[in-house]
Amino acid sequence: MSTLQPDSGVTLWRKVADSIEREIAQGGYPAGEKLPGEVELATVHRVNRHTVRRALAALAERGLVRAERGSGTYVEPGRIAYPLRSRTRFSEIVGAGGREPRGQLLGASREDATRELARELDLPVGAPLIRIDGLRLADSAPICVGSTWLSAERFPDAEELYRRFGSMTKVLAQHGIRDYRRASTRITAAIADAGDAARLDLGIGRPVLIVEGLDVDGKGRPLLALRTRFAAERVQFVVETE
Amino acid sequence: MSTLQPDSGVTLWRKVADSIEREIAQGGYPAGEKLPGEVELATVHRVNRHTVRRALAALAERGLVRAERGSGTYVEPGRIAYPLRSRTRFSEIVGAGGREPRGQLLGASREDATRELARELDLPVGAPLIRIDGLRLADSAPICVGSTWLSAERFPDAEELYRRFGSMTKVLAQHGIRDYRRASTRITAAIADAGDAARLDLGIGRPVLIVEGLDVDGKGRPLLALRTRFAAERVQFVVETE
DNA sequence: TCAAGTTGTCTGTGATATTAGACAACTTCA
DNA sequence: TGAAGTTGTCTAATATCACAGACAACTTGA
Repeated sequence: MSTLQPDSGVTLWRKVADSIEREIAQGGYPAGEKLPGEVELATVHRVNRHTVRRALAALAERGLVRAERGSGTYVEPGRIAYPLRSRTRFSEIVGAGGREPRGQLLGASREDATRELARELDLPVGAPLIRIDGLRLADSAPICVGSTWLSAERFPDAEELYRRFGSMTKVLAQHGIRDYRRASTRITAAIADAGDAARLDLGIGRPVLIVEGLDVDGKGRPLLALRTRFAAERVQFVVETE
Repeated sequence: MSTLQPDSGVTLWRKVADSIEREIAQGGYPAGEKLPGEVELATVHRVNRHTVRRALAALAERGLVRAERGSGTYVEPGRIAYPLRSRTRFSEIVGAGGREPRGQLLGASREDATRELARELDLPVGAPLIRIDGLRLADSAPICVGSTWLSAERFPDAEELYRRFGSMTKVLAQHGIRDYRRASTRITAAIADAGDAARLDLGIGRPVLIVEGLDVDGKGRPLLALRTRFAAERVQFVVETE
């Protein structure tokens, strides 16, 4: 008889990875927490340190943990579930996850409408626009960086208002626009370039989600055009199909 | 960068085994059906024949399939879920699974009560007993073989009645006992000996489940003592704890 | 009886998994 | 600044996985 112990058919490192993932999921190591060192994990799981490293590499690949040389391996916060509905605001989404939403103005400038922006905003090509660049964070983790364009003629004080209130919703409210919604959202992905990497605190080569959105008022007239780049490892878009 | 393709950590043969098991579970191959040959399975799964063999060996180890040299590999019928309650009858259990329950009388004899049987049946040591040996099948698959002892003084015509009706329930009914139940069930396991192997159509060395049971009447008085050996690969006891 | 088709077993080869040890590179903290 | 602790990288040896080919042993059906 062959009598071979019927191996589970799962490699050892995978078992270790699953075990660690289970511990994280059960709250054994909260987000941001440092995992035990590789040597300790190896002894605990009765396995070679290299096998632990393979397991951690797999978890890191999926964004569950992050290794910091010389310091330790840390549990990453779970990805923010980012529902793509017509009326969800960044602050609501992040707040719903029990995290503190923050915004940071990176800069503002005046630009003339390119053909594409003009088409989106239903303005003539070359129309004056205000461009506002901002960074958004959940607690201290950068989530996305992006630009918003709006008509300089209709909202001449947009930059000043945004600096004052730190919220595009309030900028529009100052102009009597109480309701606006997302009309269209297009999503693609790319690899973080040096700029993304710096502002989103990402490694170069990590994926970013690119969102092109258009917000409109209650009557469907275009208000804002957006180009936003999300750190893919910190966010997960949820599309609700009906 | 290491850039190692993040392997799933599951061996190829295990993936193939899971795939075949899924097909069986989804009814692609009904019980008793012959699977495609190893060569065909290998080409279908784009894998070496030896890898398929490893997968089939794992499934055979779990009793899902059975390989017959020179002929093919066949899907084993799923194990009968055999609930251990106080009032379940073999025929009901098998019938509930959509299979045809059958019984076969192997023999009957008179014995004197051993100390153990006497204690169970609440009779004096050496009291005359009738022993009935029977084989039970689901469709044509032997499920269990066992002996039943009952008092020869109380049920002198038990053998004749059992031959006539083929059912212990009806033997008791002829004596006015309309209700009886299982008072205790003890379970252990052993390896099939030559006798088991022959009568249960098992390979020698395969496991058998050994059940020692005592049936009592409505007032708790012992009626039957049973020793039954089940083909473990065809049955699965279900104990309902409350 | 024979041929075709099947599973069982053997040998061999290359890739991967796992272990082991050593050292480099880096962070943290006293 | 230095020591301790951490992750990153390298070499090496062994075991298992997966592939490949050949043949034996057996069943089935003409």
